[in-house]
Amino acid sequence: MVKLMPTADRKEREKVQRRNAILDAAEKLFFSKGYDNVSMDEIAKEVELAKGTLYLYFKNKDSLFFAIALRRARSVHEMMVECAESRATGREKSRKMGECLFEFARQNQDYYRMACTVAPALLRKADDDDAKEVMDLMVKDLHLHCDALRDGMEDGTVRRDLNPLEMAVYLNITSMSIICLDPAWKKGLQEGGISYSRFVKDFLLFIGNAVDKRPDEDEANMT
Amino acid sequence: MVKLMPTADRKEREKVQRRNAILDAAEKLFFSKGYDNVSMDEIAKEVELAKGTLYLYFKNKDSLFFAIALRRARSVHEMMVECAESRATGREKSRKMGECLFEFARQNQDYYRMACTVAPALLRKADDDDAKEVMDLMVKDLHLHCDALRDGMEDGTVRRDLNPLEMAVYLNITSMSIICLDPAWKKGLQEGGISYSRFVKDFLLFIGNAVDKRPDEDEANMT
Amino acid sequence: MVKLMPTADRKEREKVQRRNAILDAAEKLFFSKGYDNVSMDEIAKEVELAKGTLYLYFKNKDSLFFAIALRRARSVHEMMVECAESRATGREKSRKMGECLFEFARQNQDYYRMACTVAPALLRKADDDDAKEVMDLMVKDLHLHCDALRDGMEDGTVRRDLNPLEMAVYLNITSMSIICLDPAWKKGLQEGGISYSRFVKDFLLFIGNAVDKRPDEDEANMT
Amino acid sequence: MVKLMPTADRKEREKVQRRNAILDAAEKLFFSKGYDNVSMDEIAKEVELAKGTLYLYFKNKDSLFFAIALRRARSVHEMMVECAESRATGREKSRKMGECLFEFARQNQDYYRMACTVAPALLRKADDDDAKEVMDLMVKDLHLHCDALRDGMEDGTVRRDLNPLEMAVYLNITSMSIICLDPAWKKGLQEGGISYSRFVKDFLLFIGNAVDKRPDEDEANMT
DNA sequence: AATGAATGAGAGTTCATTCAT
DNA sequence: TATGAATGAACTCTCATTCAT
Repeated sequence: MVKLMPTADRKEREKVQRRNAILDAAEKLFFSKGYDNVSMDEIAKEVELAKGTLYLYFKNKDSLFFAIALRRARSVHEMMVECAESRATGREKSRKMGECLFEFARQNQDYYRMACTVAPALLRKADDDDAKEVMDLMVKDLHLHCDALRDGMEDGTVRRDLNPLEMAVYLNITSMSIICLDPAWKKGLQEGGISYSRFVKDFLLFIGNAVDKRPDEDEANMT
Repeated sequence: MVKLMPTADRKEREKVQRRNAILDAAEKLFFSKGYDNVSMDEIAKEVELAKGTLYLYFKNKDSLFFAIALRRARSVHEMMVECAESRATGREKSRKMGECLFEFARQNQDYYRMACTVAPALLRKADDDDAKEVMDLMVKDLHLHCDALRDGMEDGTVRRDLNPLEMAVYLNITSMSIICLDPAWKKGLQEGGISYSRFVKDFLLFIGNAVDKRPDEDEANMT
Repeated sequence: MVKLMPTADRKEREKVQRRNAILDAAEKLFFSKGYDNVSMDEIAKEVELAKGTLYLYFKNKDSLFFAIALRRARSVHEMMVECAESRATGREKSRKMGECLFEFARQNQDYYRMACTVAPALLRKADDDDAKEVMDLMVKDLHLHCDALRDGMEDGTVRRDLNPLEMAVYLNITSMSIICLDPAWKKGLQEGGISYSRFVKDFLLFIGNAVDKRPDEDEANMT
Repeated sequence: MVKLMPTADRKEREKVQRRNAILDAAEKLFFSKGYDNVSMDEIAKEVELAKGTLYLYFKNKDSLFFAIALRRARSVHEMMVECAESRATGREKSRKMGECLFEFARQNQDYYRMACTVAPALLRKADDDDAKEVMDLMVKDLHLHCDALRDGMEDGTVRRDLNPLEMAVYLNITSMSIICLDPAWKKGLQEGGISYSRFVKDFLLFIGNAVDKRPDEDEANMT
């Protein structure tokens, strides 16, 4: 016999599929309408399951949210690990990480828009295992980025006057802020005739200068 | 008689005071619990007024929020105007603006935390005069910053390879992102032994490089 | 001195005028929107008085309604008395009463529409002097009509096989029912190409037959 | 197995029963206190269900009302169809319709009292399927009555000087008006020693004359 | 006499969660 | 496992009425 308990296996697989279907539906709705404006009823209708069924898979609405966040965080983490393992200068690794993160955020804009707005409020009260894991993964990602920058400082491709951990945070948060662009700024750009895609592209140029080692840099100022 | 209708004056003053008391109470609660998690009942209890009274001063919960936002936006705008009118190089004016904005945000952290998360959702549906004024003020602030950067480009204190409007947006949003720091990053910094205040101070160093004109800058690349 | 206390007089006059202004405003609003859908606030705004002032003139919203009803009932009563005092056959007097009532209702359609719908509900709980007087006047009107019909029976112009009091009620209520025409019937008539004014005119023809003494009437059947 | 899915059947039945229980409770309360004076809370208490449960069966308070009206309108319509299909002269069919309608209204007095007062106001704003069906049924009933009268005109049992559609409306509304008898008239009758049941019986005598073809009728006046 | 700010009970409605089937 | 009817607390908002000025 190749498989032990094939029936149990199939059931297990189905369960995972169902769980993912719920996450997909919830994601879609949360993204487009915002966490507070989506009801469990709507999610149930979207997955074509009964409302009660959702509670077999998730303790409550909050933990459904964290499960979504966890799925995303894992994807990001995989990418970050890949960047970290590439053979390149520290600066290159950091740049790749920034671009990855940024690209991912761009392709998951709705998610980030929601995550930025809901996560902090929920995390405050969160006593949820998934929530904790999300945080752990993010902290790990941060350290990967930090390590890359430290490498860059050593190989001379990254400025040395700032603490690499701080820089990692700066880079992460500024990348993110492009995504959740305030409507007011959006309007301002529009009136100035600047498209969002150009705005995004130029951002890498802008922020790049904040990381690069400058030829004239005073090496005495290191932290 | 020195004053005409001193009674009416006093009443008017009291009304304004009451209105502000409501705004204060609502602010405090919104900040600590998030817009959606605060009920009008709670706000009423906090100001020690009846719930119905709130509706004498504000059409509904949304417009109460916008009134809070407007109060803040006006403060910021005053500061921005002051920075814009100062005699200094463009780079200096921009730096001042960043610092002002930043300092204000630091002193109003809770507000920004909430504003970042709620405002976009509300503004989407907003048909509110205050909401419009908030947006207008922000757009005006953006242009002030943009003008400062343009000045800097002319006087040689600001890099010329980026559009000043874009740069103004970059600076505004990255400054803000420091405030609404994701709990995960906060944790990462803490574990790395970096205090928030140091993190904040160093940020100006970090972002500064993204603005300064570099000695080696290729002047041909202008936008 | 011709007048005693002329100032008091003027004040009294003003008070009555103010009271009537309130009644006018309330009437207008009640008519167009229905009793329950009009707030004291709206009425106050309409008369350009403060809300509290209304309570100086009327104990509460209910009694404001009854005061309106009383004003109307008095007008009707005057007309009824006039009809009763005219020199004519009983049939003629009854017809005049019907026409008066009807014409009045037509000119005060909105009032009747509302009166029909609200009065019963309010009267049920009413412990109001005005409400009582309204009822008394209506009962008096009923007796005037009844007397006219009795005259008609004696002078041979009205059928004798029905109790005059009953007939008086029949005539009063059927006249009224034309006014508060159910939307469904209105639609039916419209689809049949019959205008409301024609419908109204023909009604007198219709109901007339129910009152007239018929040439073949069996006189033995009297009540 | 005789039935497919007997459980589903039973559930379906129970759902219908519950729905009807809600309608019964709401009817009872609306009738005795008037639509605007009954809260959803009270209705819930009356059926011994939670308030929220009502909203599983009815979209909102208005549509609960219309569902009540529809139930009634369907009963009436069935009776009207039966009358229309009976073999009899036009006059007889019309009389039967009047009596049926009247008897029904008598047995459902409270309903009619409420329907008369609330329906018009609600129907004005109604965007409700049930509301539409109620109206349609009433219009159908009207045409049945109209057809009966037209038959009567042809077979010589109904006066010919009035349009049959108008007459149908007259008969419907005057029948109804007996039901929603104004408290004032009730009092008047009572004081005159006339019982309500006698009043009702005599009404058919009264209104009959308005329909019958009279021996002396001028046939030239037809519409 | 007139004001209008303040009240607070109560309205209709929504929704996360539970539980019998 | 899956259901979906039922719950009931919580929500935003309204409004007749009161009362200090």
